[in-house]
Amino acid sequence: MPKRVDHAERRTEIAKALVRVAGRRGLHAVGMRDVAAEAGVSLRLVQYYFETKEKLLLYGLQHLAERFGERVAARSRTVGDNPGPRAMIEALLMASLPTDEESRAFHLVYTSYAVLAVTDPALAAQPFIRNPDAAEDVLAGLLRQAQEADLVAPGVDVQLEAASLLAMSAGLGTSVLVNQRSPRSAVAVLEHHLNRIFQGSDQDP
Amino acid sequence: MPKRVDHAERRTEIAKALVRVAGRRGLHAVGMRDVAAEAGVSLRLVQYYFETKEKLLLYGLQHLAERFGERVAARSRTVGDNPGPRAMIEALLMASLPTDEESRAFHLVYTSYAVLAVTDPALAAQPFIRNPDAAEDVLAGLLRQAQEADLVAPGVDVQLEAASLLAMSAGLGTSVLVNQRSPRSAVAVLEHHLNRIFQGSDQDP
DNA sequence: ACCATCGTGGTACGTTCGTATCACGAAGAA
DNA sequence: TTCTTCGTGATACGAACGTACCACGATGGT
Repeated sequence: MPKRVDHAERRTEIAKALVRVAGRRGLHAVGMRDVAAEAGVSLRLVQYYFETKEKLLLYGLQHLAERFGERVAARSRTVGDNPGPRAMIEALLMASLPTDEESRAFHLVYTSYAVLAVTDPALAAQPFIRNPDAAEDVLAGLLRQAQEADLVAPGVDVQLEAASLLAMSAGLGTSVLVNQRSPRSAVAVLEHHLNRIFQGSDQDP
Repeated sequence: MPKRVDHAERRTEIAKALVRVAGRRGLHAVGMRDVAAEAGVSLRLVQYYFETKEKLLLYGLQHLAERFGERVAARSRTVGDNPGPRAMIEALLMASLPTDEESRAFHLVYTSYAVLAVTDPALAAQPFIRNPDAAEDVLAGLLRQAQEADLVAPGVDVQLEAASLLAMSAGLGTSVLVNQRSPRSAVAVLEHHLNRIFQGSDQDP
């Protein structure tokens, strides 16, 4: 039975198990045995594909970042074929809000990694630090695009507004995560600022 | 030597040690023995004053919230005797940004607690969930006060702007914490939005 | 057909953690 | 004084963790 196995696929499956159990019980409470059980494999196998726990965590973070990218892309595709910049921005921001159970787990694990990264140099060096910067540039690009289409006033500082929206989204996301704020009200706050930036363009039916 | 001892004082000192070491190495890496060593007492004493680790964490969170209140109060007092609402709001927002080493530790530990609270019911029930709500009301009150003094346009939704500023502050704080954004630029973003809300009033020398 | 290697299981080891137990000196109450 | 309670130390215990070790069946190369 034990043929040659695709390592990458196996590693991904285990990483997915890691994210699942971390989303359920918190990353701090996850051990290798838990990951093994969740993935339905033996402890030895987790050791085999990731020699050490640190490597497992690192790979888990990578996997999480990838999944986030896919999530945003999927949400973007939902808004239609030729969405305006605003619809695209909305999709991007809403995708990073912990609305359903999956994205809640997502936010939780991501925040856990962020906390770990403050004290763990190996994690701090990961691209997870570079990704949000890229997101800010993308958002700023969309805003500039909207500006050139006269949807946004020329005086608006797009880079700064992009940073603001992202920071707000992150802050609101955390509030939603700890059940301090409802997803609905978080969306309302973001919509308000989009309305402000896209002055003159109104859209809530 | 062993006279009667003020329990509250002792507990506070131990809680301070907990926060210190958690700020240095991350809350996840803190054990009772570390706290004992940091406080300069024996492990037994930590056990004696807090029977269980959970109680220690709970008390630590309380202590942290209190210190945050004092921190904000102190920062408010700095702005002078009769500060305008804007100066007060600035003090409040800047106080919750991780600028110096102390407030960095502060943010880190606070965020760690937030992550734990998602999966730990005992922590989730703590006032730490209620505090930010109060902060939002205070901020909204200050904005309304400014509105009545004609420093803020009448059309502004103060509650919503308060929520926005707080969310932004939290999000920016995290960015600063993971060295993804400089404190200076975080301050700039906040200042921008204060300038927007306090339209017409300018103040940076 | 043989052998090296791969995938896998089981299990043991050393450490660390939170907690519990035993012991004892000092101080206030009687 | 005598005794009870308080504060403190040292140490032990059981569990859980990450990791290492050993064994073995299956497979592919030669």
